[in-house]
Amino acid sequence: MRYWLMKSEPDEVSIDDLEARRTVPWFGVRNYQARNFMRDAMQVGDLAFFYHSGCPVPGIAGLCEVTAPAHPDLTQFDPASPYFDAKSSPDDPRWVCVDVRFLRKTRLVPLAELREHVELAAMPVLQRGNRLSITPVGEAEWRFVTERLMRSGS
DNA sequence: GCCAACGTTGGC
DNA sequence: GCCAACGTTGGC
Repeated sequence: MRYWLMKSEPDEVSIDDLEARRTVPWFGVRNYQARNFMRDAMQVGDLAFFYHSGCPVPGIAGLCEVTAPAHPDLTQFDPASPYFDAKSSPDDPRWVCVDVRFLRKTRLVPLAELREHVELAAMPVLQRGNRLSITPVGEAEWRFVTERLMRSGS
């Protein structure tokens, strides 16, 4: 069982959207490293921080769980989708996604707050220049955030 | 809107 | 294989 941090722009899929839909395919990843995490390392039952990016206060907004292993991301075949990839074919899909299930909302734990804790300093999401939309989280980091930072949260 | 950082593309 | 140009991400 592993832990992850998964970025989503709330304008596209927010934690409230995930709560309403219960389970969503993690479509739209177009970075090989992030894809490889989903394809090669993620397993059903893994837990993830649902992170809001590209918004006024970026940070962790909730928790979710991987419920389906990597499968082709159908948006790559849809010419109307912003994630369309003309170089990918159904015979040999380039992009995959896992499914994630809503677990719970938490209080928003801002990126700036995560940076305040030396216990979290090694998290990839905090590293300079990090842009990966999916990054691993260590068990100690997971426990620190869920047990120390979210305890009084909603 | 700016810009640092990084990934991808494509000419050579 | 190199690397310049370009595009994207995403915090601020």
